[in-house]
Amino acid sequence: MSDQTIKNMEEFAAVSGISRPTVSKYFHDPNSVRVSTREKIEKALEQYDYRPNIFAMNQNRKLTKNVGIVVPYLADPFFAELARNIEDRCIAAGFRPTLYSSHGKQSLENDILESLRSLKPSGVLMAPLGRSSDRSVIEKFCADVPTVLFDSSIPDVGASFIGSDNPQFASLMVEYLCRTGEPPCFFEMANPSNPNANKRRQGYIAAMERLGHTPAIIKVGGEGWNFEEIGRRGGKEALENNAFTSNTILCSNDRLAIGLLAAFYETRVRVGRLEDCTYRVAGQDDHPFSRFTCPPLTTIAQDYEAISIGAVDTLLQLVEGQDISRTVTLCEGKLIMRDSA
Amino acid sequence: MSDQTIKNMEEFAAVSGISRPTVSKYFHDPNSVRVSTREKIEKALEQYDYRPNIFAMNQNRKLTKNVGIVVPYLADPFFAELARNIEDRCIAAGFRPTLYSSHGKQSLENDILESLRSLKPSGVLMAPLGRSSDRSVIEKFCADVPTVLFDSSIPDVGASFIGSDNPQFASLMVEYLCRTGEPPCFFEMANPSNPNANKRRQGYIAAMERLGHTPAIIKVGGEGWNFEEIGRRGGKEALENNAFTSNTILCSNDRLAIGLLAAFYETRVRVGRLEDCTYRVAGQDDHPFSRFTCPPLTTIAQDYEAISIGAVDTLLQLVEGQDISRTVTLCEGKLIMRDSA
DNA sequence: GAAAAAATTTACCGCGCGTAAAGTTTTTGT
DNA sequence: ACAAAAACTTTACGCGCGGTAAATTTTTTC
Repeated sequence: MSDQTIKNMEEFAAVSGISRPTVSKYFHDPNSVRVSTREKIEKALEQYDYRPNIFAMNQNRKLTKNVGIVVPYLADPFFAELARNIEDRCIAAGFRPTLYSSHGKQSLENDILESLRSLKPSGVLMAPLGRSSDRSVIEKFCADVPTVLFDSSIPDVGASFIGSDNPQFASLMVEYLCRTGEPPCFFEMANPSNPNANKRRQGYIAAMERLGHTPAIIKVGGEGWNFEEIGRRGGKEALENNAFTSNTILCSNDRLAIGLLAAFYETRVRVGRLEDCTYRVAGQDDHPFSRFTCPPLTTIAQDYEAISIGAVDTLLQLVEGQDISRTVTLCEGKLIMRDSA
Repeated sequence: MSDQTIKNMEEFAAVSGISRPTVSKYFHDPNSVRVSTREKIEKALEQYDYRPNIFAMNQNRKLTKNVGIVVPYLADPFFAELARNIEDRCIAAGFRPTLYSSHGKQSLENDILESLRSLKPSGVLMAPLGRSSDRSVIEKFCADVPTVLFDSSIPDVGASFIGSDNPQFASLMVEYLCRTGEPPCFFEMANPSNPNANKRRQGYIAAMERLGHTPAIIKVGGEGWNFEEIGRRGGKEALENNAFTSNTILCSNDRLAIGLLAAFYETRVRVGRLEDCTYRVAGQDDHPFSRFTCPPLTTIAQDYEAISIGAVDTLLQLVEGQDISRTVTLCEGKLIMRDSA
């Protein structure tokens, strides 16, 4: 490694004995130059440790190698995991992903899109806030930048959508619960911020009716993204008011279920499928922590892999100019049987 | 809003009736121009929706407005929360934070620093992996870019460090536990990836000896960042082998405690400070989920606020050229009494 | 109302790289 | 071995903005 410092591509081209345009071509795609010249460049690269100025590179390029990843709430390990998967795949595909979290706030979501615009990303992968998203802002953004939505759908917005088949989630769980015990009631937030919640409720109702049972829904108040606390408080109230119409409770999502389990524990009500338990509780998502609740939570696993692979693949197709029509992909969930139901 | 599209500052200057250099000045500091011209520019800004090309801006500037935030493992809600705090503060200070997660891997941590270099950030806030960090790489990076380390210290590396007073954490908890019941044994990973673990162990030992008790440490095997599972498996084994020398267990961190609680639940051992409980369990960190464990976890709260404020403030001072000597700030923890101990 | 101070304009160069066109060298195929 | 194709080099220009010095205008000061 020489100590001479290389300022720009011009100088680097000089020391490697290759012309600057060819060097430029090399950095664009190492396989686009002759092997002999590639070797020369790479030999120089080892000696001089030069790398192209990323700002100068992106200045004239219409499509940068940047990719934006936007999730609604990164402090939710579910999104953190998903983001991690997606990030890895983007890097593997030769892109530079940048991760953003809307922190549950519409204003931040809008700001992120604004700032993303100026990064000229070749594409964006976005899980919108949902109910509290500013539809028109997202719509405009998607019109300008190839964007794949995931997790939460916004009808007709984005180049494509990939998420979970939420009605199937609820249906799968209802069938299991009915097969093994009392038909469940449904526990959810009164004003869910996530549109998936509605589809899960509908899936629950449909499955119950199909099996000849009467649906029963317990709604709990509360705003924001602190689902566990909402589930805990709501669960306690529901218990006090005898609001649970069944000994089996299907929660709209795992985080709500985690809170509910805490409420049951507090009130010394035992949960599980054993004989000495008075309630069964099930969740949906297979949240990273649901393995460690007490009892471990029976739930429906989201297909992280399928969603992340699907989202990134779709975006790559878009970026490579394949003008595909808007597709909606829904991934099936898998029943994860643990001790809570 | 006019539909005419503005390509560059030249054109924008034209439509706003101001010369380009003055417009440039405005974008750097709106208060550096006369109010009348500022109004003109802002009026045009509303009409034409122009924003300077960020790549062209950063090309000639040595210090951009970029700030990097690096955490070791974003799927850990503790780091997600911390990152969220720090992000907000950076934005408030007029910077553009970019969030990176090393995902527990040294290679990724190194890659992130590489890629951060080319972003020419004016500063970086970094929580290193710890034991598995490549010290020399981080050291070199810190020599080139103003970097404030947080959470995990690497001795003498970085412009400053801010984290928790880990010995104080353990000490505080030991005192409380001894005051209210049996002196605790200490539950930790055999090869903790985080250097804080060592300081907590030392703090535990010191506090025990100061109070006239004999320290007892239970080490469990396991690699990686899946602490809950390590705690659960290790806890079960320890229970089977009668390894717990006390009915009170202080865990090295909350995630380990969460796993341990799951192990206890599985084996139907009741945990808490009530009479019918056989064990007491305490954690350290006040992990976002520890409020919802069964029973809710007694723990020591990290001072998220103080750490994020301190880290960002220190970095801002550095960036603004104040050549301060390396400082080490340790934030005290607060006892959070819940039901587990 | 003139002098001083401040803000703006004009004019020009530099940054590091992308890219296109035209000419040169090397490789490929028969 | 030779022509065609492919890869490379040279030349030249543009991208959008930063920065500066000198000239000009506007505002402030007394």
